[in-house]
Amino acid sequence: MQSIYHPASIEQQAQQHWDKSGAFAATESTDKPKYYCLSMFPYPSGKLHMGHVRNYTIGDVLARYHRMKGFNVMQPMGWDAFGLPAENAAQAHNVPPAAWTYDNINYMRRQLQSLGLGVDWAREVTTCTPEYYRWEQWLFTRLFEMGVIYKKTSSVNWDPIDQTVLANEQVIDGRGWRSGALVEKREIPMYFFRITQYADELLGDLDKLTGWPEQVKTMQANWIGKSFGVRFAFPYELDGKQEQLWVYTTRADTIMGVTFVAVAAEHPLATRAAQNNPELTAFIEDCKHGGTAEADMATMEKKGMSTGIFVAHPLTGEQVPVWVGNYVLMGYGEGAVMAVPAHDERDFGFAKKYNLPIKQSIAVNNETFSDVAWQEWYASKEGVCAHSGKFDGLNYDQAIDAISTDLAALGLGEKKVQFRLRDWGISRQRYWGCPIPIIHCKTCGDVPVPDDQLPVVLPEDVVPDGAGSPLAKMPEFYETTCPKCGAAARRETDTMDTFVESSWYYARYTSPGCTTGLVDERAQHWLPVDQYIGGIEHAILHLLYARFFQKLMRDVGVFGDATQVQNLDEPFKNLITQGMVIAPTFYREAENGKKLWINPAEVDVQNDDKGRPIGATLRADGLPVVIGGTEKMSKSKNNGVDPQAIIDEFGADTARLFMMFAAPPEQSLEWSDAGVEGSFRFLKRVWKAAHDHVEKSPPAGTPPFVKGGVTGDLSAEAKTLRRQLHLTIQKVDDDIGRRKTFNTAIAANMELLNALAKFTDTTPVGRAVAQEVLESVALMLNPIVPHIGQALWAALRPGSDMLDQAYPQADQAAMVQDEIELMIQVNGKLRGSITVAKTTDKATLEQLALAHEAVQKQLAGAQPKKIIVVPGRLINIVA
RNA sequence: GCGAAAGUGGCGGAAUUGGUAGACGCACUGGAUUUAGGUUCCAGCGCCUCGCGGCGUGAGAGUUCGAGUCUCUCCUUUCGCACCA
Repeated sequence: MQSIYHPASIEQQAQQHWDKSGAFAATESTDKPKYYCLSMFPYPSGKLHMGHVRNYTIGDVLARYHRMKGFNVMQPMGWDAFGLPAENAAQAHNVPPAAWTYDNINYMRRQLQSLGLGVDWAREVTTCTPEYYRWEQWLFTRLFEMGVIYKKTSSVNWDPIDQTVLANEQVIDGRGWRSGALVEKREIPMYFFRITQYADELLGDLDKLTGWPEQVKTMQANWIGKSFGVRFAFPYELDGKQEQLWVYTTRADTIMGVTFVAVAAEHPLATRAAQNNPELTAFIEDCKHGGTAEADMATMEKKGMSTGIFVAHPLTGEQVPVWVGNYVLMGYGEGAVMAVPAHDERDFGFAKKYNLPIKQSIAVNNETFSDVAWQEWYASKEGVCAHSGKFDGLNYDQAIDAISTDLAALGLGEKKVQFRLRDWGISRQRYWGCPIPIIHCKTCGDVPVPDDQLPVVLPEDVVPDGAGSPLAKMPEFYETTCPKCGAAARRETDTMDTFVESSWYYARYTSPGCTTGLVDERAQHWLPVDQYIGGIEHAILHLLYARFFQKLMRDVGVFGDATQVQNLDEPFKNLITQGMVIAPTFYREAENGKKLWINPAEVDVQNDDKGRPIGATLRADGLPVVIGGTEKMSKSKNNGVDPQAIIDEFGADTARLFMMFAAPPEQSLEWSDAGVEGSFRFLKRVWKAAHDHVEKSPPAGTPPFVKGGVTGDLSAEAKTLRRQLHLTIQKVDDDIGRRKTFNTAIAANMELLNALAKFTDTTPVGRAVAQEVLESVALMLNPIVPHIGQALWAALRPGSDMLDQAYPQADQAAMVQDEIELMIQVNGKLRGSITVAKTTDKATLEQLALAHEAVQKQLAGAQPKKIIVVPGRLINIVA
């Protein structure tokens, strides 16, 4: 065994060994329980970032741990390869998105492999290949025929200068990011997934996800947003015709306080009212400015204008004015809301601003509404109806019942369940995406592309110019014939939202190479995913869409018949949402006041003699730089640390160890160069401990391990070490397997190694205990640092392969102890401790505690009021 | 604005079921070895105090024999908000 830890050669050897032995090729064997471990696949942006390293290390630790626990493990990897950045890169470098993407994939695959992941690369999927998206198009046509996909118009961000649709990300402060033009909302036809049809199931099935973090389930439930309310109409007469203006509310109990109705700028009534009203036309035009993002809508200044139209209150017949409000969303509910300024804070502000009347219709404790300042109770559901005629005195539920009954009798409304969730628009006017498999025929309408014409292949040698979709300018792509009538027809040139590809890739991994369907019978072996790992930023959209797709695929029947998977409702049994990787920022201010961000790798930080940072300098010139905040690694703050540099300098094991040690998976992880060195130091110490042990093996040439394990009488020291060893095995098993707190698992191994370093028993039995400790440390750390694990095992057990080893088992007999230490408290404050036999009875414990010197001092002769004995922990004396 | 989290030494974090606050690591200090620097090893290290002791988990209240942990109010930070992935 080499005396120095050389990660480069150890890691290369280990990876070659794994490759050659095909250790991570997953087969559908049934002699072991299966474990499908899935990490969210990367977007091939160019090179690996720390978030990837963290994500895939967590996955690999769990995969390798379960392998050692006797599971048949499948861990795949692939590429979420369609997307906007490829189009931006294409424009910047004049290279087709396809070429850019494939280059990135090839580079990043090598990077991933250098991390030593136990991945079955034979299952790799790349979403931009026709082999993959063919089945997405196939599924699309089935869903289209089922009516789950439909067409309607929807609002997009339109850049009037570049003449193109912008993503929300491309709208900065209401302007296009390249042109700087004020962005407008524009209505265009799009295809939608009818996800609202599955809203109830998506909500209800959250209860089945016992292995998901509560916070994620809560966020999804709130996103779906099931509400119980009333949909009702305000009748009115316009141009001699009887019309109805429909609204939806969850506060029908306040209906008697309605003083106006607000409609969205896109509402037909607004359009109608603006016909002879230039001022209103201008206002509606003004409402079109700004992006479509909900956060923007919610934080912008609430503005409105009267339409001059009045509608009748459905219960009182009173005339109520209709206003256009820029805060009313056309896409949610009816695109119109009843306004009750007395009992809704937003309506209150609006009414005060525009001098609209405010009418109290709810009272809590008979209090009277005052319009001076907003009070919490105004919006309370705890109150009862007041100033509301026949409804006075009714509570929330009673009022809703009574009011909805009256509305129903008039034919003007009913109770209605509503969801906040909106249907999922998937049409994108972009090039680098999966073509939507629809042909537009003048006679037959929208016709799905038949199976024998799939896939609709996306041409790959195209460089987009940023002005509209290139496909719409390529007759060779869009000119086609109708599959139904054979007449000349036009192929759809929009592509799909890239969220679609990532909504079903987990299923495709089960059936690599399958050409007969989206998946084959192998899906039945592997699904559902046992453990899914990915960033918390995907807590809502991606995870909701993937859950939705599982239900769609189930209903289309892609999993075949007569299997348990046929009725599988949920794709991911257990979920870990990992936190972000953050790093310190450094900058210098340029003369124009702009901040020049400096990468942490180029900076030295100085500390005072207490360890507090007092300044930082740029290594290149030795001059000071400003220390900024600690923020998410990003290009804009130039605080990204390249994982490759860490792997090159310290090895993949150090990178993996640091990532797992610095924080538990769900928390954000702060990058620290010094911390990386600490992790490297630990691996060096493990290596040295094993080396010293093996090389001291007497006599020369005999195997270092002791056949038959630990036998015979142990010294007190050996007994203590062995006890700690087995407590550690138990703890680490629980930490990795149940709690998934890899940081504490590593800390426990560090403590164990520290104890071994102090161990002095050199007798054969003592040596056997030391061997047991070292072997166990190698096994326990192996999922986290598998390269060094492989090498350590080879040194400790010559001729044996780490790949074949099971996880160590804790020996309960080694954990028993006769004496325990109990803490002594007086009034809950720690005053001392006593060491007693484990079997000591309560009365004796109380006596011993009272006799304790510190207790005597605290009591000062007084009698204790009460003594609380917590077995095995403490004795608290209440004075 | 709405939804979800988080806040503990100089720093990252630990404390798993209401029961020893600060495990483990980093930084820092002192010492040994080596000495060109580094590496390695030993010891110390929450704050105040000479000491006894007191204080201490974002702030403020509450429940309890006992609260980092439970309840309420507030503050700050982070993530998501439907066309970034």
